[in-house]
Amino acid sequence: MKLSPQKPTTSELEILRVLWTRGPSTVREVHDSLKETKTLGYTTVLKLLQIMTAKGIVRRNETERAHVYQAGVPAAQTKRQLAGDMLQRVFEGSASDLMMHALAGKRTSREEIEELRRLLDEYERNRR
Amino acid sequence: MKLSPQKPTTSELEILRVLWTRGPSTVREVHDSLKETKTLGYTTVLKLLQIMTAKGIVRRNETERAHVYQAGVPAAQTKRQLAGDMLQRVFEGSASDLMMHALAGKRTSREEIEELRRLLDEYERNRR
DNA sequence: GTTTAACTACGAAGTTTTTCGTTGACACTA
DNA sequence: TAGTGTCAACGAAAAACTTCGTAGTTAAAC
Repeated sequence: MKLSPQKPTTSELEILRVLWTRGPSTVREVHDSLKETKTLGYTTVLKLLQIMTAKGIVRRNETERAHVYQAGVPAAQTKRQLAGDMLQRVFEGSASDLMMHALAGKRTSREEIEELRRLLDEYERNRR
Repeated sequence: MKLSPQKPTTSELEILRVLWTRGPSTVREVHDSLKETKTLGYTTVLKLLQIMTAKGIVRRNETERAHVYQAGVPAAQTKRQLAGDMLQRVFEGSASDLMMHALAGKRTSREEIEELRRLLDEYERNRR
């Protein structure tokens, strides 16, 4: 039986996001990418990736001198986990409650609302 | 200028949830309530409430021997904050992405979907 | 061939969060 | 009034997370 994957921490998530969008990357690449938005030492990123490797949430290819890391969990799975976790912990499982508060915090375009409607239609179609 | 309220930690949130549903409560009451779902020492709960008081996220009435605590932040505000934060951090601001992954994790009743639709209608009405 | 640059590994310090034991005050009760 | 139970305060340990410096290796450049 496989353990349910643990939630990534905040900084681990930041790194995962880079790996998800960039694909397999070296420490340097991840670091450069993160540098856009925040200041973080190179070895800090390295250490994080090492920890994440130990935890199994990223995989490492060591054939090159600069090791190449890639996400070991699909983005969708992690997102599902995080959203589901918050759904339970904060909104007692009520999706409408979640959506209400998520929308309350930002202005949402007509297009986004349409998209949400489409999502519901589709979800309902597949549900039965 | 008022500081933006900081995010409650995981355990602080658990306590807030008790206070939101029970209303003003003593440490004992909060502890009993939490005991339903998890094991946590009495003094642990006390300490947490003291810390939260210091942070200003709960308020304390000391007139009785057993101090009475109440949430210092409205549930809606905290929920908005948490949902908004995750929306940005995990879903790059896409509400439909958030909703999709939240729904993916659980079976959702027809009623809930209807409720979600109502919510969208209402949101759109108020938006313009 | 020596210097310089790019890397990994490792340890450890710093921070934040969680948890609880101990102490002393107070109040109820036998 | 001695004993028992409830309570807040406090300190501090434990755990989880974040950050980085240093050392040592390999490769490239001079």
